[in-house]
Amino acid sequence: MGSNPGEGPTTRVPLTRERLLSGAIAVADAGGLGALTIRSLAEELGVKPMTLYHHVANKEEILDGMIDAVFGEIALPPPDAGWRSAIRERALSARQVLRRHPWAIALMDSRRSPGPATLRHHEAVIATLRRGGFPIEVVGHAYSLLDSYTYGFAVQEAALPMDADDAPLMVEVFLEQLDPDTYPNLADLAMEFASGSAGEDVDEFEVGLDLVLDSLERLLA
Amino acid sequence: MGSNPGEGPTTRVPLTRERLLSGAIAVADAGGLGALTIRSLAEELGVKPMTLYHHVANKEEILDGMIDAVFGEIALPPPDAGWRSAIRERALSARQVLRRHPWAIALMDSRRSPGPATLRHHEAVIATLRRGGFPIEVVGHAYSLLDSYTYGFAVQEAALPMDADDAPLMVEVFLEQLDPDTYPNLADLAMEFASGSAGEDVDEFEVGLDLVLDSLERLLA
DNA sequence: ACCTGAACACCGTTCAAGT
DNA sequence: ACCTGAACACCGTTCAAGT
Repeated sequence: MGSNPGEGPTTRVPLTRERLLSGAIAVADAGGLGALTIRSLAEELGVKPMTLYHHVANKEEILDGMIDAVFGEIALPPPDAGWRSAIRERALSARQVLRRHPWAIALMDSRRSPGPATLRHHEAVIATLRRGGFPIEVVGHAYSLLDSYTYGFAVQEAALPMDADDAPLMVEVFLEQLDPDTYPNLADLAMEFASGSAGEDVDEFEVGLDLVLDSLERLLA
Repeated sequence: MGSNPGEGPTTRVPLTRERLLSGAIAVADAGGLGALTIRSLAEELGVKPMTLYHHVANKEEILDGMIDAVFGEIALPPPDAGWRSAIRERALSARQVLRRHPWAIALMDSRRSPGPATLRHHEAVIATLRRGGFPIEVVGHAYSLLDSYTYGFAVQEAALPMDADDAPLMVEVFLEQLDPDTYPNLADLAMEFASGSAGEDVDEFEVGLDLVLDSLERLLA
């Protein structure tokens, strides 16, 4: 005990706040937020549960850190592009990141203290919009619309099966359980999805995003 | 013990699934999802924890039931109105309901089996859009955009302080902690909110909603 | 039929120690 | 400085009983 038998010096790597957070994200990615406990995280990190409390005050602080790390993964709007393509790229990145970490959405509405990566991100987006010509009074409306759409899309996407490959199968199962007499329109829409998704080349997120961007562009004129 | 001393026959009311669910919603409304445990719910209902398992299989089933009850609270689009005002009213209702039950958003992305109220609701919205002239291929895009915006707005609203009255104070506290040299644009936007919110008469949700509805209207033409 | 007490395997967290 | 064992007050859930 304590003599580290048969293991390389890799286990000597001291625990840091950063390693703790990326471990927590890995656990949540793999098994959802419910799988993330102090005990499971300690196991993942090869350490005893109580050790974690030397790097964070409590579990809340871990959740705050995870959210800030997720924001850090979202690509900042490229500063050299026009506002529309810069904002578009940033929204696509946000959507990909939220798809990778679906647990983050449920966390977002309970976290109240934004971390440095979150602030840096907001700063960059606001700067992009202003550079694009949006007056400060309009920037708030534009950002609210953009992020509401992005987060809301992620919420709905997280409620569906992970892989897009499974989608046709899911729709079929759904259709079988659905009574087309009580829900005729719902059944029609599901059928449309089932038949259309074969040759589906457009991403649903981009369809709505481009409508939102159109709205913003019209706000500028 | 067991002789029900000094209490009226009100305690005789038998527990039903419905009473169980509205009790669960009351507990979550008051203290958040974290306050809802089998034990706290039993206490709220004046019953012992194990009694609940005679009406639901497990806690998951309670959460599913709560979500369906929340959907049931959202007003269906009035059938006699034009599609735009009908959809607008329904979106406003959804937003109010989600504001009343902020915990519902975090639940939505994990629930996978829609209840009857949820299905009935979707059916009515889809019917309204089709009656308004949207081709079936477009209804999916329209509904996705509408609900993404609505849910996402609710997510962001839930991350803020409950009362709109506290908002100016919050912004001020936020501004004090924010370094205006590293986050100049963020600071500007916060200042704009602080000064503008005094004479603020428009609801931010409606600003974005009307832009979304404009987009949909243009899709029809 | 409807309710329950006691018990099980879990949680997050504290405290007093170990190196 | 960094880590930990044992304990505390909680969780959801099972099981075998009580009326």
